[in-house]
Amino acid sequence: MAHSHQVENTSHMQNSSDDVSYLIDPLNDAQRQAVCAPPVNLLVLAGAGSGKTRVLIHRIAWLMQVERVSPHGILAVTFTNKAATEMRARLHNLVGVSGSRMWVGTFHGLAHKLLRIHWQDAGLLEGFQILDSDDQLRLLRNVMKELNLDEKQWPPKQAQWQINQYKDEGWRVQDIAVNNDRYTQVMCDIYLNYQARCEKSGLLDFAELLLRSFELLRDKPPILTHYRQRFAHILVDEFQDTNSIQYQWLRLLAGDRARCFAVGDDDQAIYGWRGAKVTNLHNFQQDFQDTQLLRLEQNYRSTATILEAANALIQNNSGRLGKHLWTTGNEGTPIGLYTAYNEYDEARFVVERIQGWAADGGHYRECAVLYRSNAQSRVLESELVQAKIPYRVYGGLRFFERQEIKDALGYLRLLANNNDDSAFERVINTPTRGIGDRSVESVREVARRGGLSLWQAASRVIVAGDMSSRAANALRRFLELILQLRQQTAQLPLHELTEHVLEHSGLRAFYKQKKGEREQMRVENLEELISATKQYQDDSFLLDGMTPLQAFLSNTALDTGEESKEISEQCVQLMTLHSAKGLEFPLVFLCGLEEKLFPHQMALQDNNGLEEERRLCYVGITRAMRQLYLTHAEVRRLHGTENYTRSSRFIQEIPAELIEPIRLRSVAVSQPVFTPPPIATSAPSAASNTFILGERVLHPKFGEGIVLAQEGQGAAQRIQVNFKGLGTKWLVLTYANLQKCENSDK
DNA sequence: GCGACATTGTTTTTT
DNA sequence: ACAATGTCGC
Repeated sequence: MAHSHQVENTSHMQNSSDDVSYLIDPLNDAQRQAVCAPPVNLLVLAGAGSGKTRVLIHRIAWLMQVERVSPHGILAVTFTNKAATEMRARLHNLVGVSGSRMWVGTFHGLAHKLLRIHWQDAGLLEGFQILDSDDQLRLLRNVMKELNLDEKQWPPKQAQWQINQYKDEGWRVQDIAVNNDRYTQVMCDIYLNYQARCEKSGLLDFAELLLRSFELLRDKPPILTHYRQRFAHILVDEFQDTNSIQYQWLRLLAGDRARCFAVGDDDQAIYGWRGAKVTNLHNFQQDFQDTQLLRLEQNYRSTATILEAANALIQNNSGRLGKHLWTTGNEGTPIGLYTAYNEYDEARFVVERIQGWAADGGHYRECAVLYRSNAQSRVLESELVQAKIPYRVYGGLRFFERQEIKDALGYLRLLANNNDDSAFERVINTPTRGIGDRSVESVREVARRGGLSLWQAASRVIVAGDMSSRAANALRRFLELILQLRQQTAQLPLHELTEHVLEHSGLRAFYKQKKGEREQMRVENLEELISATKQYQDDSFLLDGMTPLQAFLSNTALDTGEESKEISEQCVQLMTLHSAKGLEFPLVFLCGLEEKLFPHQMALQDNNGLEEERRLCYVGITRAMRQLYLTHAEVRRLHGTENYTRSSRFIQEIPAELIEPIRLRSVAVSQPVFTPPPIATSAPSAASNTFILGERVLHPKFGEGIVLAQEGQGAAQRIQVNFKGLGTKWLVLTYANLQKCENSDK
């Protein structure tokens, strides 16, 4: 995390509690103002590297030690488990164990906690479980199939996005204005049916956790009153990332009694695309009475050069609360700008500089290579491999999202709750046991008609006997297997239970018998799952009468499990700009600074998108402590075709005097043999019919669009255009009657 | 139920 | 280009 290098001063821990110098001495003026502020609502605009987490921690300690607030009365909210864990750990370091009664967690984790405690008031089943987005999509697919919706016309992914969007806004079906709009009608229909399925099976998706706990507080005044009286202080990290429902939840919980301490940075708001509302931060001062606004602008991370670049860049955005990062540190070295011929050349440059860094005594782990999209890691990786430099790519499949792990969890979930349809579907024929689609489909049909869970429907189908005896037998054996597993494991501790289930469900054998490295890996992961359950033996941290199994399942859904991974070893760190937020590295490369890649094509349509890209760039720049390199390639292969690129506008937005262009090495690297885009020679009309990729065009019917690709020659020449609001279409050029757009960006 | 071929759509990610 | 689905035949 950002400040893990700053070791909290714990030497004063044993001091009499009225000596709080250890709390305030390590702080600068602005930080101290925030930490020691009287109990009012406070919005702390914390720039990158300004000690935001430290302020948050010290504020909590201050509240406890000076304001004499009981930990019981404090609620601290973060977005990620990583941040919550770090906060707990640092708090522990600073003030000892007294934080155990404090509520510290993610929005989802805290909402979950509320719902476990008040499951009856929230109208939930006692053993409810959490659906991850994979499960959610699966369930939605089924619901949509029942509604006879064509997957082509109504992509389940989109329905998932839309329903989550509704929930993130705090809307139930009755809150949605349908207005005779077919799309909205269908979405509401799906929402309604999907929700009914979830209720019946005792399943909550992520957005539902937030919405449900919001509704719980809203609709049960005694409960709301209780928590309002309890939580006198609410502290929120990364406030710019809150979405509507999270904000509503906070406001409801705070009422007008609690004091809210919000820390955030509107310049680092990079999650607008998933529903985060920077306006929450902008409106904070109006919505929370007498808010005091503080700025943390002194930066302890980067050189003055890097900060100046960041400041200059972000000034191109509008509607900022405004902030100017500064440092008392060195000017540092200029920002290196390398113009590569292509992406391989770019990667070679990065590798070369990393080798140089290592040769000067630097560590690989101090180097980070950041990029806009995951696809870019490929080339970088191959060059790193060639250079025999160890690296680690962040992001990618998380432990609990792996197929084999989800299979195993499916069995465990079914043991915990027969009516968990999502789990039932997952494991009914994994490993294959002769229950094919036809059988499952008829079970679904019975479930749907009778308003039953799949488990109940399956039992009924077997009894009814209107299924081939072979299929019915297989089905019965499956139900018996689950019942048997439950019986056999009832008294076992969780890790033995898991072991037993893996063995007797046949899941382990299923993966073991397959040959291949992937399958080998899967078996190992299954073993790792068992060891992950081991810490659930003691019931010390079990919540409100949950069984260890239930607790474990909830936890796996809410915690990605990737955090435990040993931190970074001796590896170069490869990651997207998004995953780099909150981290820092002595040496940083920002790669692929090209128009349409960064800023990304998809974000170029509107100004909001562009400003978010700029903030992303700002985040990238401010990750660097000592040395920053920007790179871009003149030619880049993207989606299979080579493209001539234009350098990113963000490069131009950084003052030239901070940048040192790096000359092409004199060594004969495959020098650009500039081959101009081929001009079609066959058709005489080709010249006027040639469109440049990325060019704006006008179609008489479809309106304005952007050229994505071309193929074919002469009469067969086709062109792919992305039309505003209509998506992409292939057009035969001779019929399309396309015009070049007036204010084309070329 | 599984392997071979075709089709498709390609930002970013947490919970 | 490439991976991740979907479809078909056995």
